[in-house]
Amino acid sequence: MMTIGEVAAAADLPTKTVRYYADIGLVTPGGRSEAGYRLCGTDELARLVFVRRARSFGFSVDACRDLLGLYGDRARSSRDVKALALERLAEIDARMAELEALRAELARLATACQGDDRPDCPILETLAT
Amino acid sequence: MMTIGEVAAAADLPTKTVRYYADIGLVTPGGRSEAGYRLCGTDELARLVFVRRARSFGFSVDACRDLLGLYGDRARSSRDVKALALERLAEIDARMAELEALRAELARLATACQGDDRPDCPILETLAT
DNA sequence: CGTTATATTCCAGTAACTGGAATGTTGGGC
DNA sequence: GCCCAACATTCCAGTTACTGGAATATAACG
Repeated sequence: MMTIGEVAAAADLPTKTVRYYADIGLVTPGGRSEAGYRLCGTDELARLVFVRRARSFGFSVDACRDLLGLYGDRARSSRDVKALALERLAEIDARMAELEALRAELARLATACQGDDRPDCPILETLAT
Repeated sequence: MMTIGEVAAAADLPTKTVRYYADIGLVTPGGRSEAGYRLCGTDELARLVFVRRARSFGFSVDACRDLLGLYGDRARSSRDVKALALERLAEIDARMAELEALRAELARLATACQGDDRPDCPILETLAT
């Protein structure tokens, strides 16, 4: 059994974050010590690492909840996992397309702007019109 | 002079948002009617439209504040405007690079996953390891 | 035994709104 | 002149995923 600090270090997460994950029920520490300290086992650690990885892929905490459910479900079908991954992929693609369009337009404006001492500026003109 | 609802419609922004922008001092409605209604003029409208456009480029509200300052400054230099635009461009590039890396890895995993009835799933395996 | 490190809970703040409640005002029709 | 709908006001809460800090209790080390 580890204290919250130990399991946090092992999972490479801030202690605060682990406590937060426990608060919202994403992970459920086994129990408490006499003094009320949360006690975590290796399964908690595994779940925390899992969540950290999933978060790094941009999955929302809610999606992580779903993924954790599948992770712990021996009867899961990989179809369900893949569906979540494809959903996330679609989000990424949508966001990238948005950013790409933005980037192109902003780059065009920035190029058109002299960037000197004078006040004339196509960027401001575009925003104002 | 327009009421907040009128100026919001003209600027194509939700009334709530205009009120919010006024609250945080991004725009400053001219005055109040006897009954306490905010009254906005065409300059307020112009600034609201300006902010909506800037926000659509992904500029933060704080950046919008800066841009509005430059917008209203006859002695501005386009250099300062361009600097803000380039800053935003760098943010976009950084975010896109992040998403691109994420996307590649996630696509790889999704492709490797059969997506059938069986529980075996390289996505979960990767997240767990 | 004292000091330090770590644990606890609770409150507040972040970004940029958005929804809703309780209440006051305005404009038009009758 | 009255009524009602549409609009205005303020204030509070919720969103996402934490993070910082305060006040306090416990553990570990020398």
